[in-house]
Amino acid sequence: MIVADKKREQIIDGAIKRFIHFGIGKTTMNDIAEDLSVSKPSLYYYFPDKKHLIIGVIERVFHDFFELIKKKYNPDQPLEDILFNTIDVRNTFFQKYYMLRITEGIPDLLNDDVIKDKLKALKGSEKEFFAEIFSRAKEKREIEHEDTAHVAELYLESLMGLCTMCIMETGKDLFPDKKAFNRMTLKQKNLTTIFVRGLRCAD
Amino acid sequence: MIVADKKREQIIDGAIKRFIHFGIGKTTMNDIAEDLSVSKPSLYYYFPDKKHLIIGVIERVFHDFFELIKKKYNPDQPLEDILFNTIDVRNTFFQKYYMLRITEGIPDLLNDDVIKDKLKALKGSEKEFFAEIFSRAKEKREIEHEDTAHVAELYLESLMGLCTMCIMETGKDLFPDKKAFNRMTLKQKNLTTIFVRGLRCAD
DNA sequence: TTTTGACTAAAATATTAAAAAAGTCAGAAA
DNA sequence: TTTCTGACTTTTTTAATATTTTAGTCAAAA
Repeated sequence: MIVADKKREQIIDGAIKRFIHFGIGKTTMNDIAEDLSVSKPSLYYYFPDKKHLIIGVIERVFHDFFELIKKKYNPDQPLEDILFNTIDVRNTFFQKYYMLRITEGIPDLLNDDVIKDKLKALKGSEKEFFAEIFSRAKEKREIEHEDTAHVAELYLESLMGLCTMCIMETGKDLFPDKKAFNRMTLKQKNLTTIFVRGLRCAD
Repeated sequence: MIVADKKREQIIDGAIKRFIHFGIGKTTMNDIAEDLSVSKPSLYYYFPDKKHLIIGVIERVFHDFFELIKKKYNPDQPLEDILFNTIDVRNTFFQKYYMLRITEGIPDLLNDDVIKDKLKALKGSEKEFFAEIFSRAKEKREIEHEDTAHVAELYLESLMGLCTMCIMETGKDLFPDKKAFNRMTLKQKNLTTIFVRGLRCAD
């Protein structure tokens, strides 16, 4: 049982390596099998199909992301510092796993209901995490705003929006270079500063 | 001279009608010519090629946009009201000309340098307009923040980011429905409220 | 229970032919 | 001289097809 899970994780490891290097679309099940020196049917013993292997990869990346983001979270810090840290973790992951770009990969991978639901759920988890950050800041009287869940969603979406704008500026499928990447991070932090300040004043 | 310009504008009118209805990609020069009951070479008398006709359309849409946005601008209003108005105008235009979607239309229309520069310049004009709004609010002591140009850029990009998030949520090429559209507008306004409040407090 | 070689079915890719659209030009109309 | 057109050429898209690649299966071995 534990051995089986271990093997499963190894396959996911191998898949991630290939995906990062060549993208999901240009990675075949054979590629992954060869990298791991096993046969293709072995892969299909652990995953019903390629889609579920991709889901496994997504789950893994997000799991690691949440792990790190929670590890770095210290409720005693000022809200702005907490959010700055989170932005850094977010963007580190974004940079590391940019090549995964679920958007492209396979023709309509993003249109698949199972994957859409998965991503939605994970995005929901992130929202919840941010809602907790804002809630605690409210308890500490750092901010004054009723609906922390709503504020968290707005904030997170604004961050993601700035990220998307950066990608579009760079040109869809090119990797944003160091400079553009840093510019984006700076914008996110500048927005954070103003945003947090805006939450401090009472309604 | 004036007559020639008039004809040019008529061609742009016709092109816009077609573009809105069928999209840029599925509109041919013949379609536009037929609509106007003229021959195709007539079009080429006023525009060197299709690209420049498209540029004419873009210039026209943005011209009308700036016209209206400036008309509605009343510096005596509170900053938040001004921004709310601008959001409404922005989104009305977005909705009206959504079908233009330069992004798709022709294979790599957005990769064309001339069009990219044009859009960049127009985006720059919008930035300047927002910078002026923030500058005047600063003069009126409504906000306290040094670099109004920088703040304007950050604000505008955040708005556009939220818009892009909405489009991606809806599913790339479907038209965002009334509900999603209103949700987006609301998010933009909520962000505006917090943003403006954040600018009020001193650094 | 886990793994594999040899297989089939489905999908992506390359090739080519046909159609449609962009763009040109000599000359007519205003 | 300026504006416009019918008839044309060239370039791009699209459609059809053959070819290759890849996903996924299965009986049997480890």
